[in-house]
Amino acid sequence: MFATALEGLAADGVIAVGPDDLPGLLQQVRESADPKHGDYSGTMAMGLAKRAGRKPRDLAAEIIGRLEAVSGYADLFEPPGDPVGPGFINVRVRDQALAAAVTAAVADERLGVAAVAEPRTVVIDFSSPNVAKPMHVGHIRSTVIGDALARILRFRGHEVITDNHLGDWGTQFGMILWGWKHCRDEAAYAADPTAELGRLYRLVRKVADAKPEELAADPEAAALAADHPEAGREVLAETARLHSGDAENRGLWEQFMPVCLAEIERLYRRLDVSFDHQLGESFFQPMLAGVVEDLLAAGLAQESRGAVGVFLDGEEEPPLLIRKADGAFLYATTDLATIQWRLEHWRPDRILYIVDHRQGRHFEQVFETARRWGLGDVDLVHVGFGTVLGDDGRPFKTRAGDTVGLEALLDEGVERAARVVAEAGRGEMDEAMRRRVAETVGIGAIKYADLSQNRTTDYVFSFDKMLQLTGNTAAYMQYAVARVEGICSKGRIDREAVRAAAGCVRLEAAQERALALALVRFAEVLEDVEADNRPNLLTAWLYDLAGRYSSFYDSLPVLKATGDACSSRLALCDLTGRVLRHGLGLLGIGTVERM
RNA sequence: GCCCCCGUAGCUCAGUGGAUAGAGCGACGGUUUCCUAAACCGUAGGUCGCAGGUUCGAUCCCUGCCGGGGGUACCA
Repeated sequence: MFATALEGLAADGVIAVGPDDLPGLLQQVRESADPKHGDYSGTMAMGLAKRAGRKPRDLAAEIIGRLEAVSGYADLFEPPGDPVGPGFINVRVRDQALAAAVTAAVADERLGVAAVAEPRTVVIDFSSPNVAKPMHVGHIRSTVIGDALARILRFRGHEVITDNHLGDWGTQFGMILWGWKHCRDEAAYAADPTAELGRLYRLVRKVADAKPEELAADPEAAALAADHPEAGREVLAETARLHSGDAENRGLWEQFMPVCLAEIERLYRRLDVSFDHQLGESFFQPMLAGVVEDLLAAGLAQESRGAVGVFLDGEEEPPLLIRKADGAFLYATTDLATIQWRLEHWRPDRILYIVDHRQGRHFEQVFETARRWGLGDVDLVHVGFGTVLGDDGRPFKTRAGDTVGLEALLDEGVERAARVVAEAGRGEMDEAMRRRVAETVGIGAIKYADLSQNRTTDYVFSFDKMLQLTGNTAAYMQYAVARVEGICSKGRIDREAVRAAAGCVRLEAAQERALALALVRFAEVLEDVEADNRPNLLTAWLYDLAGRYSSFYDSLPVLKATGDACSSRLALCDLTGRVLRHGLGLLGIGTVERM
């Protein structure tokens, strides 16, 4: 909030240059790298001096002089000193102003975060697993990032519509259908249908792909492949029969769908992820022929080599194919129909697609086609993310060729957390509490490990790193929250009374001041997250905030402080706990009272 | 071939046109009569792939090169 104020002040006539230059120059207010340089630094004098033909330090001195004279400046900031170095303008927030900001946030249910002035309707398309496949670690990124962005944008005041665009109509069903007809285990299906369908999928995929190294590792698949050399083609035929309305396959699809959905629902519940809609590919199936007809009629699409495609960059560049030579529709066709449907029914200002960056080109083409098609004025954004890699630098797979199941990952995370709970000697916790802590901490660690990465870069998957519970992990923030709760319960503190008395906030120790400076940045961090759709900016700030709290906690007593210091520090604890809890909540990560 | 992304500490990764490039893990050393040690404090460790260019200032922007990954007409 202080950076914004400073920019505002500078805009009020401090910098006398051409108005075109102002926005760029105002960006040049930043947090100081080192506390000894004050809280915020202005770097505009250096760049400006060149153009004005003056010495940077002289110009900086002049800016400082004018800044002080602007009304409102003195309420928020200490008088700036002389320019430093080549012409830095270093500014320090007045302790009183900082304390007042903390006081205001303590009293505010929204913790000092105002809702946006112009709310938008934003559709977020994320997770989108193929329902016939078991979910694996590769699914976690889209699911977790999309969920976090949805929560953050909602909190910022936007109208958010989440939609899980399920893959419920593709080749994977052909595999299950083929498997069902050739090698089903009725007893296993009766006992645990999802497990049996999962087994069929994994088995048939190997048979259909017929990769020698995979078959070598799986005798059952190898035997089937030997008996059915045409399995790959037959799988596609099963898919085609489903699409053409074949009664048997359609019936099986209707039988399998609830089973598949129940499977992924269980994972979503455990991850605490929910959707407003789950309109899968099958939902848009009836519209696809119309999409192709429209695009042909509009002259955007044309036939080529028997297929129909939209040629966006001339005949030489690969087109966006919307109908195959055999008449089947494609991924792109469904995506176009989906955009059309969403615009008509939801009228969004923005649609975010949380999808692996390898599909960047696909989305470029789909978006460009949608624009030329005249679907409407909407921001279509591919929020791409990097691939999860294995130790070998290739997309993640275990040695056997399978990826690690998402459920197994969650189980392992919870189990490791349970072990730490036991080791930590939390003897006073009952069994139910221990389980709840383990679940919250274990799942939180996994989500945080993903969210704290820059989403655009690939990352190497590591069980140990993902399930780590010390250092820069969710547990670190959860632990800080538990410490706040510990203070309040041990001291029998009435939180409401603390908030009512928060006018007494005093920031005397360096640790208190550092904590307060981080606390008042919540709003701008969320703004930055939205601007680039980057949740890792929020994790980085939360980690910084929790770190400042840990230093504060270790060096300054709260309950044993006397008089004003006690109530002031209680207010800081209360706000820190709430901000951390809420911030983690925006990431879809829970907290516990004790751990 | 063309297009996109990446190359930062032993490992995994942040980061930014600005003042001594950061964190975690790992290593080494310290902290518990005191509100939770899942913590805190400290030490060691870097020619930010290489070479040019733009700039008052480049790890960041531009060009070239080297290395890795991905995409590239009928999968999603």
